[in-house]
Amino acid sequence: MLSTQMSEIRSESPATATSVAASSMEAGWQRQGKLWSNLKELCDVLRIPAVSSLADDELLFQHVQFKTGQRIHTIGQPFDTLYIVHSGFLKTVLIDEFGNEQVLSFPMKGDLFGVDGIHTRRYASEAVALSNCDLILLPFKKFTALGRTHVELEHAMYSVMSRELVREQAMVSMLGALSAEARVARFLVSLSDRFAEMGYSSKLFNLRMTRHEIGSYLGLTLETVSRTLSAFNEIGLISVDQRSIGIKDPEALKTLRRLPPSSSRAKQIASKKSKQLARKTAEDRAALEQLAAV
Amino acid sequence: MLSTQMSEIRSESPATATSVAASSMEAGWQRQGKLWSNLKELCDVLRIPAVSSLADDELLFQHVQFKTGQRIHTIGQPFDTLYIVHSGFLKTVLIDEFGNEQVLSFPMKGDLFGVDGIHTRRYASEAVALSNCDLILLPFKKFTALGRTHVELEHAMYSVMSRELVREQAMVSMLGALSAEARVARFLVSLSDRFAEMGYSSKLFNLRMTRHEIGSYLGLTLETVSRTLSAFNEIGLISVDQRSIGIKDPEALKTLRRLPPSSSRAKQIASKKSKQLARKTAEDRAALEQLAAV
DNA sequence: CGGGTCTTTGATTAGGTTCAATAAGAGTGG
DNA sequence: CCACTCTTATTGAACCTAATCAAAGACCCG
Repeated sequence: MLSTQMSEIRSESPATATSVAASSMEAGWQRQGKLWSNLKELCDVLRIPAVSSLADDELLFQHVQFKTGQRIHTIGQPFDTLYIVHSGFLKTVLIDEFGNEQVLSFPMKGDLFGVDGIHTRRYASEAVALSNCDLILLPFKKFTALGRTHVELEHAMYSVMSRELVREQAMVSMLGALSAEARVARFLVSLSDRFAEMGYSSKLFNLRMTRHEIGSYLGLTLETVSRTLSAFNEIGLISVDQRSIGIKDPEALKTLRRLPPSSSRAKQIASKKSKQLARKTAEDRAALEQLAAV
Repeated sequence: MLSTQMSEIRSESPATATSVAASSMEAGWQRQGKLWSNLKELCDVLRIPAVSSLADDELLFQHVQFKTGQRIHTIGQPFDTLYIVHSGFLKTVLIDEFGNEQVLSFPMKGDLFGVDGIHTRRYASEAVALSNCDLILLPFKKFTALGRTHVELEHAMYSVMSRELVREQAMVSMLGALSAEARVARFLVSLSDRFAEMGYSSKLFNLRMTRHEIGSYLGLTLETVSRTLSAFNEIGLISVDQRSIGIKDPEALKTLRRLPPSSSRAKQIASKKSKQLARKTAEDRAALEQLAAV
């Protein structure tokens, strides 16, 4: 029962795929073909420094295609591989005890997911394709073995995991402190940035997810998301038509915050410069913030 | 300026500490002594299977003590070491552009922190001692080197990082979907569980953090936290007196949820059992949830 | 004992949810 | 190809949770 769907899906890239040699051409992506990537391509996709490997083409990583709506892995399913998005859009979700979905992320090109399975050896979340996707499989065993022979790769993977953690932290921070408008604004900006990175237009793009999914991701209801988008539209910050978004005033979106749950905290901290446990807090921070890539 | 505080602090455990041999007795913790742990002790603290090492006592990990209120690392400071809590309580925080603190976690015995520094090579958060603390230093270089020689350790560390990620996910989920009461209830339960793990009473304990810090952590104001605790007190779920908390009805706390932002979503999904993209969702899930450690 | 911090409690407000109804697409089948 | 249905999106109105503002009491440390 559990593996039913997976085997169905995997059957799209049957064992015979092994015979398909990976042409080492850049981005050698075939429409519906089973494809393999070498280590360099893997690093490229992950946006990490390429690993200088001797036998590049001996190490090949299998690709798998998923169609819109298909599930890549489900909660509780035994973990054995990490996934890297080569193309397409997905969502990862948590399901609570009442069947409510909580969207955790929208993985897209260059993102790694499945990491949450390492700890318990079962995936802690569920991943679903929001569009047709091409994913690179990275069997965990293979990966750890690789780390031992390719030191830079090992470090790079730690780095990617760390990046995920930082992203989650930013998410927590956003949910904990920002107003609905600020959340939606930031969401749009981050999407815009991602699209730019991927070589698409940062000014005009289509949302791959529903208002409901956005709302879940941002800790809002779909109505609030819709209303907020409409409001941004009226003010002229963006143009909205269903899934199509046009970014009109990126700067305004970036700086939009509206004194939310925290205007008081700021004052408290400001007036706290007096002697206190961590008394050098303020001064140090001033110096640090210039160095820090916040 | 930047390293000023660190060097002050580090000076508490000077180079001469090297001469202090780590007695391999369990929990060989001295009040104010500089201490070293071997690999086995490290694994014990982290709650991961002990690594069968040949030369256990050659690899020693330095401890450092921090006093209440001291900062372990700050945002933007160059990253080079991970920290493991041997004893004591801390908080990690993000500081936004207005100086507002956002509490991310309350590390305590067995927790690892500093991981967010790997990616950018600078700490992305700030860690502050909420009580006197004894921390084990785990220089990142040393750690990665170790991973190559001790395979189980490597896996264990991936596991710990994965655990952190899962924790953050749970946090996001909580912030995104639960009511104030449910958040506070869960917070108390998780604290209670942690205290139990550490061998303290799960029924009666002292909070190490202020209402303000709890509120920041849970995405609430300090007033709401205070009111909610008072309410729980009135209902008889807990007893509260300032920092002292008595857990009276753990079960009620665990199951407390009060139909929050999501009572509608549940219905939507329930009635969605019809044919849909991921159509086997519901049935599979039922089977999965028995297996899954949700 | 006094200044500061932390906590509690009350009154009021506002942002966001909930409920509800309509409209706009997208996919399906006659 | 169009009607029919299902999903998704928009918008309005009422309600409610939690934030905000305010003030007083408790605790801690010097």
